[in-house]
Amino acid sequence: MFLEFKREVERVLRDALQTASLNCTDLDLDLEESEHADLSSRVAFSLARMCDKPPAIIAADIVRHIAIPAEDTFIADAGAVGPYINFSVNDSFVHTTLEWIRGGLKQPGQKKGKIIIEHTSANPDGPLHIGHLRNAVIGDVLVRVLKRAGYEVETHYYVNDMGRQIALVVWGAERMAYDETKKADHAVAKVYIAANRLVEQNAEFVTEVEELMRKYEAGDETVIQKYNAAVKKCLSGIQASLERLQIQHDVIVWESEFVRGGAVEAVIEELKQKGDIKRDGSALVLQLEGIEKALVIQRTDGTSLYTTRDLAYHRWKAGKGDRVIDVFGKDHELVSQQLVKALELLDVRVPEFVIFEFVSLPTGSLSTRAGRYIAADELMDKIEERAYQEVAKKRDDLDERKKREIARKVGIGALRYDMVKVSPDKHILFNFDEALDIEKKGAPFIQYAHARACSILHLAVKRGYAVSAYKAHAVTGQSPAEDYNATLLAQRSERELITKLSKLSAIIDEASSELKPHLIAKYARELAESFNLFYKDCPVLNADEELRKARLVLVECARIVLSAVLDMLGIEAPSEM
RNA sequence: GGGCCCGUGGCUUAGCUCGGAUAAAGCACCGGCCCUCUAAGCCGGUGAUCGCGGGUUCAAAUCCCGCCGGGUCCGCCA
Repeated sequence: MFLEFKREVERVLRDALQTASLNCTDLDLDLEESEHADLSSRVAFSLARMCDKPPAIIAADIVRHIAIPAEDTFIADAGAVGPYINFSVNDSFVHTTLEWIRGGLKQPGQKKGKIIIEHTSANPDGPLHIGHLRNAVIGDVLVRVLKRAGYEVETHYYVNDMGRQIALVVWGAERMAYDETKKADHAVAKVYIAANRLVEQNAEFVTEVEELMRKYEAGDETVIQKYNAAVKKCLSGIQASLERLQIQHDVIVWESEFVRGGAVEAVIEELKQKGDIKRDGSALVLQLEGIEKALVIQRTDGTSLYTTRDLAYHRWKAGKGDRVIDVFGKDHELVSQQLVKALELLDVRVPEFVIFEFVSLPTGSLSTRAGRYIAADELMDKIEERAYQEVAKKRDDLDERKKREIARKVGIGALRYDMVKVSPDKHILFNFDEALDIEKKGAPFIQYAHARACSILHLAVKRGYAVSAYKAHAVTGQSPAEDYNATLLAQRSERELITKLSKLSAIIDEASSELKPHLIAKYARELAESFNLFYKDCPVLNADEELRKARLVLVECARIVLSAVLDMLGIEAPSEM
């Protein structure tokens, strides 16, 4: 709803400039949200230069020419403060905002098309570690945000089921048994790590592994089956972890299909015709425009490479959606640029990339191969346990099952929030103690605000107050319109909460168009803060009847929006904590 | 060596795309608030040469140039 207010301010301001004979084509109105007003314009600064007059004089002049419509408006008033022109919202804005929320947060506008987004795509050589976790959470939050923004979204997990690391797992599994006491992906990692050590120490083993790779590409059925078994074993473990994190993929894409189906060969043939290809021995090297480093698209032994297979995958998926998004680690940045250039040669829609910086440990960067990582499973176990201790301390009135459930929601939520709250291009140095410190977390703060809102609504129903809207919502998911006077919501903390609520769709727009999931995390925190201020300032259940009605509507709206933002963050919203 | 990213109170960050009103939060530290709907909360306080140096501008955390520190990548791994 805030966007509607903003659009109206733009219109009114433009009209004022026109009547004041100050209008310039394409003049930026410089509208910004600030602590001083709901919306303020700095347009007087840019006009000052052109008119050679002080900005404050110009601002005052513009304000004199502002005509706020008599009805059907969201603007309460406009005034100049020095060089700034400040606008504030009116009661109609408050009422419309609340009704929009109660009506189910319908995003205006039409369907926006289909997006194919690939994220996580961890190699099936071990469990997800905290680096993959960042990828997965950033990707999953984007998926949820894009869906809210009105896109149809299809998520892909691109499985590298034929790389050298799988060959190593297969080779290792023939020499040692999987540890069946371990979760599948952890058992695979154990074999993978051990295999790496052996191969590093013995050159003979290297040729054995290479032999496996050759047989695989040649289509040796026995070898292929061994590969598949290893990959599926590992993937089952990874998927169990993802499920625990509330993350789902719509499609699992097998890299090998592009080799077997001939798509990789087709790509190579086409690049030979359209690209600047050189031979280096029997290997094929593609020189790309604007990129210093050439791209090898075929090995000396004729087998395919990851990047070529990725090209085939991207060509295939470009046809499935209107936008293609890849969530990649920073180490893939050069690859992503090469991908774009090569896809342009092939005349294929290029993907958009969300590149995130690395998560490292105090002991150095993460490496599955070296066994230097912290598994997501381990982290989840520990943080849930820590959350349980907190719940037990605070709520010994609850039964065991309930305490465990809250601990799970709080623990996993805290973990996800931590991963997404920081801008993707910030490097993260992982600290176990900090990661587990539930009291310092952002997610429980937001969940707590939601639980408080639920608590008020629950008690209201219990006391028989007229909160049919809440009851109806719980049963049918729809709120009936109800008599309440939004004008009564005039306290500062009430107004601030409502303004914050009204900005939901603006935040969704920004986060989805700029692919910045951390904006949702920030908004969620601010919203919870606004709600807490309201909670402290404004008694709901003990207020006079009319005020109570209005405040109950506000609480209900806050609950709906808090629940929506938590959902976008993939964090469950407990009704009590 | 070259490309890309990061450098904001003791710690973790937001703000930088699009320059403007006292640089915004959390944690930590100090002090206060449970006889009103859950104190996982609220209020107040201490604490910042916005890495350094130039430049552009009426105005720079934000734009430009240089430097320093950290990360990452740099043809047959993925």
